[in-house]
Amino acid sequence: MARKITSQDVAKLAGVSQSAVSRVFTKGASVSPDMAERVRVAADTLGYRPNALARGLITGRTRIIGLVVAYLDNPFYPDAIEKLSTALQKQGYHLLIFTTGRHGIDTDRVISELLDYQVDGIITASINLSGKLTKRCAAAGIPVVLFNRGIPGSGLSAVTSDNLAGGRKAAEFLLAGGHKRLAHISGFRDASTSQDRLEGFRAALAEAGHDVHAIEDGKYDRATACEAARRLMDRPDPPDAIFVANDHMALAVMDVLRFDLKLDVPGDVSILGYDDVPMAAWPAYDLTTLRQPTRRMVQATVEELFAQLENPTRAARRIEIDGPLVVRSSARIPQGYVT
Amino acid sequence: MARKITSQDVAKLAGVSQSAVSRVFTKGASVSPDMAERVRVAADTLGYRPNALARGLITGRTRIIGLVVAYLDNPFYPDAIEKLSTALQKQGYHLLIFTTGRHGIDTDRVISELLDYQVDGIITASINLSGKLTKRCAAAGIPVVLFNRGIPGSGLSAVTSDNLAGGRKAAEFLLAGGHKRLAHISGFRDASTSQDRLEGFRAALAEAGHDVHAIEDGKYDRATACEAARRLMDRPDPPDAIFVANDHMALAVMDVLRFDLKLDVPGDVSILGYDDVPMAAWPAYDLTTLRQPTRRMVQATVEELFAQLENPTRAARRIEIDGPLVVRSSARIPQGYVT
DNA sequence: CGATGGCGTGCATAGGTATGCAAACACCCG
DNA sequence: CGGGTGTTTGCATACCTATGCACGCCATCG
Repeated sequence: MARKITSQDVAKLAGVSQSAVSRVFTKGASVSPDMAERVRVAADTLGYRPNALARGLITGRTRIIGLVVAYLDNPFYPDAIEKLSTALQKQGYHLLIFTTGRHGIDTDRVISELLDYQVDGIITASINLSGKLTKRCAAAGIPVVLFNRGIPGSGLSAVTSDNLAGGRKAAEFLLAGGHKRLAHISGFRDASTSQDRLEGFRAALAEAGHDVHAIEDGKYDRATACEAARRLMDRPDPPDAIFVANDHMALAVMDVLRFDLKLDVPGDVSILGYDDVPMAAWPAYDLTTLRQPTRRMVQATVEELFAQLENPTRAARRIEIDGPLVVRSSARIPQGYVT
Repeated sequence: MARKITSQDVAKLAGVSQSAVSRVFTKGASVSPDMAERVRVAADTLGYRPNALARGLITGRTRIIGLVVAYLDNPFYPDAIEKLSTALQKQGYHLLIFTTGRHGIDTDRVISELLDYQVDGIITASINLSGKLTKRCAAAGIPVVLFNRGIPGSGLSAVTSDNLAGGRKAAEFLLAGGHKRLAHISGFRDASTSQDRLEGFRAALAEAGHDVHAIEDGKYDRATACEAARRLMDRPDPPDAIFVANDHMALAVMDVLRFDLKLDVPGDVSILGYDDVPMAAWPAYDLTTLRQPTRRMVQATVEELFAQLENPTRAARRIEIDGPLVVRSSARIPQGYVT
């Protein structure tokens, strides 16, 4: 294993000073074309590349963004992460990734480790942050953007879809379809996404003089959602439509209804999901769902993060991106319905 | 934004030298209990944590592992990444993640950037590495482990399932089921996983006096696999069984057969997948498939990586982990078949 | 032709930590 | 009481790069 090649080595070979080498690799620095050329040649023959650590130590910018995510079994997240990573790479930034597991017990420890690496910013997905952590990040001047979760009163920027509107659209579509007993399977009780989707759903039902027929806790988990579905259908007055807080659970619910309880979807029960993950479009499910516009959400997240990097005093923003109802065949289509 | 807190600040407050502070946070260093206590207190009141960058600059160890992955739409990878991340975090390592996109054109650039960050090691998933890059990593003394792909002759360690054996098992199971025209939809032509699965399949067929009835290129891509399936069934002599190179494509093929061509699976055609992703177990598909034991593969990958870190001169290993055939209902079950 | 300004370059230092070395100290045994 | 052994501690330096400062050079302008 050869010794590491440093800017000193390049400088010696090119017959210039170390600063010169540094300047050639720092865009915006003043260098004569002549010297730039010589340094480039020397660097190439030695295979030199600037040490990002040393650079980060001095500039205070690592070009690393910390990403904290609880779990990846909901395909919405891998999709978002891939887009996020691509968008950041395009700007010369990279993702240091941390998983907390479903329980998210040690989120604080995880973020501490993230801070150790002097990340320039943090993106969290499906994660609740403690107030203490929030303060630590603020004290360190590190911007935080919450992806697909808001924490009211935290003073943190958050990017979500318009969950309230989504919940409303769900209710309106199901009501228009003539359903009478509209149930809901929620996500995490303490997740803003889940709360807002339910709240919008409830509000629209209330305006039409309805109540939410029944609510079960699905915890954004497949197995839990399956049980929730069974409990709902076990009732003396089972629902004729279920709005499920995300697609990942909705697909599970469809499986239970069809294969376990031998029910017809949407003949016996209509199912509505949330996210529009790729699988929702697969013909085996053909799930009617509310689209979360991943691309635009990712773009907004990145933009917000960079905006905060440039202007640390910038006020936190709550960005809600509206997504359409994607009508497929898992929920009864109202007569005369037009997109 | 408060100035960063350094070991100097802690030293001053505790009335000791900076080296003392460093030693308290470096395990294995000799410190008196008395001093350790005073430093700890001072550090806590100031909220000090060692700067991982500076530490990495000096020790030459960043505790960062670079992960390069092409795409995340195949759910096998998110699953593996989550396990990988958890396993590494347990050892105090973290993942810097890079995506190359399906075309993987600029893999070289991506790995260069990875090296800039002085990562301690690199894991690649579903990626082919150029020989030039391999040499660069070797020269920098950075161990590389290929996950779910081997590159013969590259001198790199690789962890895969036993793809040859898997291919054989697929053939044997389908032959035992009485199938006569056994087709294959492959992954990437230049991916060892795809080649080996086909090779094992072909070999077992040959031993039974059969040929592979037809081969189509699926490129590990859903849309491409759908077209491949249609082409296969368009033939004058369509296959009565298809071994698909991974589950992600196999599910697509099942969708095409059932919903597009109105065929029965396995009544008209048997389908066999590879991976055993979570969705393969969902009742809507209930896919018979060859399991890749993710947990053990991840464990082996991490162990191999650490082994190389400790002993840089260690020879590269090719680790193949055998996985069982998981029999479900997408392929005809041979009479009298017992697990 | 002298003054002014802008550009290109090197020197020296900073950024935060780990560690070899030597000094200080304690302790034990003969 | 002296020498040897072992443990703590501080000093100084190294890791690698970016950048403020000063200097020299050339061009430009009045």
